[in-house]
Formats: sequence, structure tokens, C-alpha cells
Amino acid sequence: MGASKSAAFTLEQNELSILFKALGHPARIAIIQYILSAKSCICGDLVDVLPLSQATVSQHLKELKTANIIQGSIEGNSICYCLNPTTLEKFKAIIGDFIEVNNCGKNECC
Amino acid sequence: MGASKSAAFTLEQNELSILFKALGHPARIAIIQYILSAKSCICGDLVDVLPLSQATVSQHLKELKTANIIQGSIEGNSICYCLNPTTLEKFKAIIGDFIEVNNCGKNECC
DNA sequence: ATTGTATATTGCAATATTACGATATATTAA
DNA sequence: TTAATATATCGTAATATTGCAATATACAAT
Repeated sequence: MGASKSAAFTLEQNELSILFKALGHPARIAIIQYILSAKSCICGDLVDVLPLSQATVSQHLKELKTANIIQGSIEGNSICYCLNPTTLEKFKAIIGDFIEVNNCGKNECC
Repeated sequence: MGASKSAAFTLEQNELSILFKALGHPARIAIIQYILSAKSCICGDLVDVLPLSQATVSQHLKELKTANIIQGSIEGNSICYCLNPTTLEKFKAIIGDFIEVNNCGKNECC
């Protein structure tokens, strides 16, 4: 007991929760915000911006990469990160469903 | 060390990550999907639907309640859950920003 | 009052996450 | 080659999450 019973849930439920889980930490939200706001894709200055050590930032980046939320490419000495457009499209579609379904809800209780 | 350094991040970053974190488990996604699909607001049949014990389902419901994603009202003997419209609006607004900002992204690298 | 049904809480074990120092790896510059 | 810079990984400690049996609480019906 203790481990998540992910095998007992659907693929969709697992995929969705992996996406959300990856966004479930303030440092990773900060990273996404930084990437969104940076004119060009950012490199290693994340470490200067975030209140975390280099090792910890690297770990958070890895988690975002594992969830396919960001992708990195080697740019000379450093690495350049940006959002993964495929995942972003998927995310938009999912959220769109969520919002739509709810629009026709009646809130019969609560 | 090990505890999340949430105090080092902005209120917005924390609020957002709390929302996402609450959705970061397949059981909680399943609960949201069930509430969305149920014609009227559901009650205790979640326990029959989910592959988890009553205690565990109750715990997941509590986490969704703590994050203000769902709300429950006593309905005689049982409890009736539905989405919290305020949080849902907030969520929609945030996601809207995310999507918009990205639409004008150029993906200069990667 | 007692019994049955629905939900919540407690206590605990297993596992996962978070954070960082130290170290490894990779590229650039000299 | 050597030194400097950028990023990743390892090892480890602290903390958080997950799941469930057992138990508690709350309401309904008898």
C-alpha cells in the first residue's frame, strides 16, 4: 500500500493526471511562466531567477521534460528550453472539453 | 530539506500549482469526470465506481474540496458533490491566458 | 433507544517528492 | 591539453502522498 494504483485507471485519466501533476509545483509554474514571457527561448538563467539551487532547477526541468511539457535543444554551451507544441495542443483540447461540458451543467445541488 | 519552498514563490504561482496538484492523481481525475458526466450531482456511488476503498475515496474528495475544486452539500443521509463554479471560472481564465500567450509564440528554437 | 447506511477521521506502512551538496559530463575558450 | 562554464546525475535527508483497516460520526428508519 502507498503506491499509486495507476493501473486501475484509464489511460486518459493517467495521462491527464501526469500532465497536471507536472504542473503541481510552484517552481514548475514559475519555469513555465518564465518560458512564456521570455521573448526568445530561455537558457540557463532560470537558475538565477528561481530561489532554488542549480541541481533542484535541473530536476524540475527534467520532470517537465518527462511529462513532455517542455523540450530542450543544445545551443552551444547551454540548453534552450521551450514548450512542446504537441502537448500544448493536447492540453488545450482537454481543457476545452472540460469547460464546454461544464457550460451546460445545471448545478442542481450545492 | 525536502519540504516545498512555497514561501519563496508568488501567491499566483502557489495558487496555480495547488489547483494543478489537486488534479494530479488519476482517481481525482476520475472523480471530476464522473461529476461532469453525471446528470445530477452525484453522491456516494463514487465508491462503487472507483477501484479504491471508501476511506481512500473520501480522502481524495477531501483534497478536491480543500483545493476548492468541488463542494459538497448534505442531502439527507448522503452528500452531494459538484464543481465549485468560482474556482472553475478562475481556472478557465488562467488557462485562457496560457493559451493566448502561446498563440503568439514563435518557437525560435527547439 | 437501536439498527442500518453514508461519510469522515485516525493510525500506520509503503512509496514518492523535494531539495541540495558533491560530483560527473559536455562544450567552449584559451 | 587545460581551465572555465553550463547542465545533469548521484546520494542522501526531510517531508509529503497514497492506500487501507479500523473506528468514529451523522442521519434515517424502525
